[in-house]
Amino acid sequence: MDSVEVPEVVVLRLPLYVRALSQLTSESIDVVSSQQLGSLLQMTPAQIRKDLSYFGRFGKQGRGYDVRFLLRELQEILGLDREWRACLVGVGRLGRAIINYPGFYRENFRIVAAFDGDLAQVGNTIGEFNVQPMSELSETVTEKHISIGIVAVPAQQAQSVIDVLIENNIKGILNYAPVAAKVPMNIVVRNIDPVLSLQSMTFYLRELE
Amino acid sequence: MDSVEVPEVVVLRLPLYVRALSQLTSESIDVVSSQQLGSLLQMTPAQIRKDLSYFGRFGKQGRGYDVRFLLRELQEILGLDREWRACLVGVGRLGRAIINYPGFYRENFRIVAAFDGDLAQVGNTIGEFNVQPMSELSETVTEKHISIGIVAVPAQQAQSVIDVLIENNIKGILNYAPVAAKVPMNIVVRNIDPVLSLQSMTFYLRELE
DNA sequence: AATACTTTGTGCCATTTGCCACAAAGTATT
DNA sequence: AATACTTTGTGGCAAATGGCACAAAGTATT
Repeated sequence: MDSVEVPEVVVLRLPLYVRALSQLTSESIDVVSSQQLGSLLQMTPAQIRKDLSYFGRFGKQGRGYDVRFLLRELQEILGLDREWRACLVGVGRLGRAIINYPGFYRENFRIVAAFDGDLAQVGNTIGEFNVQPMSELSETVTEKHISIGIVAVPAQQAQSVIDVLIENNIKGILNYAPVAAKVPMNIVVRNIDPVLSLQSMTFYLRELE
Repeated sequence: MDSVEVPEVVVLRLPLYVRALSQLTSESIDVVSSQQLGSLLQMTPAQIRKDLSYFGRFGKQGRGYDVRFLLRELQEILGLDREWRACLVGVGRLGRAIINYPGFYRENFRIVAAFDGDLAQVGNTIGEFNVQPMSELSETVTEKHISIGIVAVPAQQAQSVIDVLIENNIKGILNYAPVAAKVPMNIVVRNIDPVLSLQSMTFYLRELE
């Protein structure tokens, strides 16, 4: 089970395991079974074992998984054993909140540049950044080795911003704009959209009132 | 095809249709085919038709769907033809950003109260809210007819906040804390976690460098 | 050292999900 | 009114996903 393509659902779950294992590490727990991990993450032990089996054999029968070892392995698999640099596009209210959010930094994601298409924003200082015009994106992405673009512009401008990012060799996009981005197959997009989440939630709440 | 349980994946996609249809409405487009909708949303026409078929027959052969009609139908199905009231728990940096985010209001989700477990925050004014202590949650939830809780507290406190919300009759939770919430089956949870999104993205970026 | 547990990794099946393809029913064109 | 399109709704298959259950391999107990 090695040359088989890893299903995307599995990849989406790996970060959950990483997080749970980090948690366990900080609680000085050395060994964990798929059973325990499952009850922590609210999933079946079998699923955890199956997921892990796509990447190797990390456990010990009768014992479970060495927490630190498995954590490091998963971090390496996901590419989390290094720093990732991102640029932010759009420094409105949302963009500013993103810049100030400490969660990215804590997990080794660094926002190292901020852009805005609105020239009125350009030159402003936000946190420790000088807001740059989109025209400088190309140069800055190369110079600062940026591989991820965070899009926090209004819906209307999102697609064109995404196009520019892709033209400039950005391979991953974290999209906060409420649009279905059109991108080539080799580009990875993740959408963050709390409104969509609420709108599907209400389907279930509706029946309860 | 009526008494069949609607798959959750389908429910998760309905808001996408709602959004696309709103978009079309604002462009004064009256009729749309599953083909067109599909190319807008990057999905197959067959999937859209199948999804809609769980709820009824909304289209016209040879023509497509009446945009306004389908929009209204879907909004009703999702319970979006009314206002939903939510409370925020946690008024740190993230919580403040959430309060100031205009996207909820625009889609008829109203944050009508803000709580914090930290008494140093209680009494502060944020936007138009007085930050209330958790002890007032019960009363306020009833008085203001709140059915959704938005959790924006640190990971450590998230589960206990969620427990309190559920005790007080909250049925839906929008969870920004990086934890797998443990909730009874009848509670709907939606997680917002940009870090997880990035951590699964890097799996694919890793191979490109 | 023998017996009783525990837990992994995985073969295999059940369930879920996605979508092809086509009849039916409409519209447009001649 | 006849012919050529267009598009829906859905039966049914194909692919993806989830998880049971068991052999194998370890640990703990007697």
